[in-house]
Amino acid sequence: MKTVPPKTVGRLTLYWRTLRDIPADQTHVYSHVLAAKSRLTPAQVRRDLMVLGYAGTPAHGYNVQLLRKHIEAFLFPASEQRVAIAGVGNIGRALLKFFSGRRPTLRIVASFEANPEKYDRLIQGCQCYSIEKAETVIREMDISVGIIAVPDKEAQFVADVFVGAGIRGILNFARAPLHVPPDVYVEDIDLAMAMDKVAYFARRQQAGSSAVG
Amino acid sequence: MKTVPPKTVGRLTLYWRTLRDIPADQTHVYSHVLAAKSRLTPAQVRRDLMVLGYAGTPAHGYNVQLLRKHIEAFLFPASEQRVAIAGVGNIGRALLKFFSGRRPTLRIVASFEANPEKYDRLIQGCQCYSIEKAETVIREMDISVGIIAVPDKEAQFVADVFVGAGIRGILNFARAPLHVPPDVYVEDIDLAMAMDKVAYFARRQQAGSSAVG
DNA sequence: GTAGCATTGTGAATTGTTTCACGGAGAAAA
DNA sequence: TTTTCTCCGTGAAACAATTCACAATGCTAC
Repeated sequence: MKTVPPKTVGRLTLYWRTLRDIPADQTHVYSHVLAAKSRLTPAQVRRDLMVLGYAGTPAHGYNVQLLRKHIEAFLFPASEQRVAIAGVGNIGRALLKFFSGRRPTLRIVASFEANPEKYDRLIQGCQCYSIEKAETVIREMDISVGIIAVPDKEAQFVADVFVGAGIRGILNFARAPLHVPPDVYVEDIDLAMAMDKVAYFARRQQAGSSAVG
Repeated sequence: MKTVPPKTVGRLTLYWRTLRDIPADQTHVYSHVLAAKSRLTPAQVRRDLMVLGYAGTPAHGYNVQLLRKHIEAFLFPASEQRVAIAGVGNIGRALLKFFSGRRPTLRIVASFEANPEKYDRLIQGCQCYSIEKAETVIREMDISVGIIAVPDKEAQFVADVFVGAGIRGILNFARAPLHVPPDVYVEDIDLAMAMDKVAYFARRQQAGSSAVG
């Protein structure tokens, strides 16, 4: 399977949500329906679905169950994929709560902190370790994804620890551009930047809308 | 001033952060320095800065103070710009805390809730109103930006209320594609999608990195 | 002064993404 | 059977974003 653009991967999750919410008695769905539910064009939907290797039929469109299964096989891990989060402050705790129990195959199994008052405790039902134990815990628990929700200045340090421990993907909430090897995927979520953008365009006449992950 | 791409606006905030953190004794800065701090190319930085109408000099690069002032004039509101947030649950409260006091000219001045147990109270130092009072409060307080942090199914309703009350920009944390008029700017932050993307690429060899707002 | 150097601003080229448009295919109706 | 739909898959076109490449500029050194 060749390289798939991150944007396409993101949109596949949108299609999956639509499919999940389609009533069971509705067996087929057209590209223009999927498009409308995600505010996209039918052509874009069809183009995206090409990566799955599953083809619809011209007359009925896509089989809901079959398409859903194909997206799940593509998007979701076959066996449990484990996640760790660094930083259990304001944002970190909200994320722990938000992601808990959301997907059976994707689970936050450990959190890390530099502050001794916070670690060695259970936070939102998740064991919190000292950041110094991160490498050991990550390897022992076979964690492949890391979330960074620490203060900006500590973000690069945490990223280095994560990468050193073998983590392959990072969801970064710190406002600091992370330096990682090219085979580690980083998705930045910059809340302050997002706010500045919205505030800027709210002051202009100008239109526009951006779907972001 | 003609239309500026959202991505450029986002990167200007990155440059601004770099400029803010440059020591006062350093009067000038080159595009390649700004680029390195944000993990971009010098050409991209120069291209982005073209929208400001401020030019550097070939010998010294950009004057730090001057460039910073120009970015501030472009990005930041001249007078206080007010923000409202709908939903003071898990994510909403974290956002209230995150944004409080972050920028003097951009302030969350009201929150809205559908749950009577939560409204008519002060939450994170911010008065929480019933969503039914939203239109009045938004107009009276001259609020131009709205944050949506309510359950997915209520997101469109809140968006309609916001738009009806004259809000011009929306930061949307709900996983629902909002239908708004084209002159209202929407920035979506889809945490679950971001997580799925990271998890997907963490399972592949494949590289990649995306800066997102 | 003038040669050499590093930098800027920007037209042109490139790369990446989205949309168009059409051949082909199944279904339904005549 | 044939005609007429509507829809899918995909090559090609259009569009958007990024990077290249180079003339112009001002500094420094000699």
